[in-house]
Amino acid sequence: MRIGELSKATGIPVPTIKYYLREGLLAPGELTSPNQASYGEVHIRRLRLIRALVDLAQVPVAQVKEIVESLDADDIPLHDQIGRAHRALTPARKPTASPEARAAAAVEVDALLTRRGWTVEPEAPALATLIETVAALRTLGQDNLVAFLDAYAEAVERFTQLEVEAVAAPTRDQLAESVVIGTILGETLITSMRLLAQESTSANLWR
Amino acid sequence: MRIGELSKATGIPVPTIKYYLREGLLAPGELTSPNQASYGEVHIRRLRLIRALVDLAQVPVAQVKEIVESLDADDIPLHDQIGRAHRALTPARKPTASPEARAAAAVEVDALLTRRGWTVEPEAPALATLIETVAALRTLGQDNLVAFLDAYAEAVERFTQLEVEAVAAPTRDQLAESVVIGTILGETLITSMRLLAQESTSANLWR
DNA sequence: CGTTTATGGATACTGATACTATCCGTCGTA
DNA sequence: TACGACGGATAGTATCAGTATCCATAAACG
Repeated sequence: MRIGELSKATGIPVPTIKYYLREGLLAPGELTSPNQASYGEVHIRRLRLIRALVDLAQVPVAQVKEIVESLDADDIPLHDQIGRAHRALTPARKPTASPEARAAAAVEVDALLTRRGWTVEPEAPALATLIETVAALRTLGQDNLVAFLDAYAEAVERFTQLEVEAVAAPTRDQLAESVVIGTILGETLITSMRLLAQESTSANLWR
Repeated sequence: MRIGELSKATGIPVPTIKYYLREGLLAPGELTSPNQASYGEVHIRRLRLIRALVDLAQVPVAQVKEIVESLDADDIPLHDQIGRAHRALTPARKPTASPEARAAAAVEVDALLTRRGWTVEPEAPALATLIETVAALRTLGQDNLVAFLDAYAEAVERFTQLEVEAVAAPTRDQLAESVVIGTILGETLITSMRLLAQESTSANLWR
């Protein structure tokens, strides 16, 4: 398959495919001559993944690169592969909260993790985001929401349990891909469902 | 309070505040003379909200504008206010799936909504995203995840229920603000918690 | 009372991101 | 053997989220 056919097969313009190649999101095709390469099913598959992440899940291209790199690094433990993908998914956010608010939130979050028995490394980027969010909620006067942290955590555990049950991939490669897709598209799924459920509830309560 | 003090009170640089004023995210201060304005508590509060949405929840500035506009439009029903905010939160996504895949997913999602008894308008942007996501999951070969749609929906209902319980605001204005903050920061909360729960689970299973 | 600093308002510039477009020399096919 | 497609490189574009600069005026300080 040449690049034109790859483009037709995926609906992605040739210049965009070239861009993904340049950025290292897509492995180069096998060169059959100095200026002729051939692409296969793998490339179609990968492009579909890229598009889902970029268009649907709005993951920045640089992050998609890290994610596919972690997928291709099948020589490291699965847990580390997932860790790499997780790191790519949590953007570095400018600190919003005051140091005091953050410190208080950190204590609170720490207690939550202990209660739930979640063992995470202290440098996990998602941890910083959670702390920052709790601090922001308090600063914005939404203490009532913070009071439900444990209930939130319980519902979140349900998702994670579902996703573990859902991954039933035959090979190690496919397992990793399954987990990563589940993590990312699962979030889009949850977000859109949540909006719909809210709309329905809001219609019942306030209209 | 003048703009310099506002800047000091919030930690936001003066040029950035001016930018938010230009973009209409922040109401202008009361003019005491042709080139002197005074700002109050409302402005501090609003800036904190803007920063939480922009920095923490990564909502684009244009969308934040629509959200604060919907908050200020307290002359329309609460349900419509929330609808406006919801619309601002669902970015227009380029269609990813093939027409056939989308049509199949649409049927599936429709059945789900009926089963759950969710009543949403057919033009809800989140609906399109959900359909697109289901189609993408199928195209990417993640049918096993799609099989858990109902379980996902159930867990999502749990969140919505929590959030309804959590909003206990005295006034109509504060109710709207509470719902909007809950919707947006609640998502950041869920996302970061989910990542942490996954990391913990992944450590237990695969390390 | 004069000088320095801050302010509101307008306009211009910047850096990052995600593509698009163009060019060039080569290659495969008709 | 002509002609469009290709690989590879470089340059250009649009959008976004601020920053920076300028101006005339107002406030604060000595």
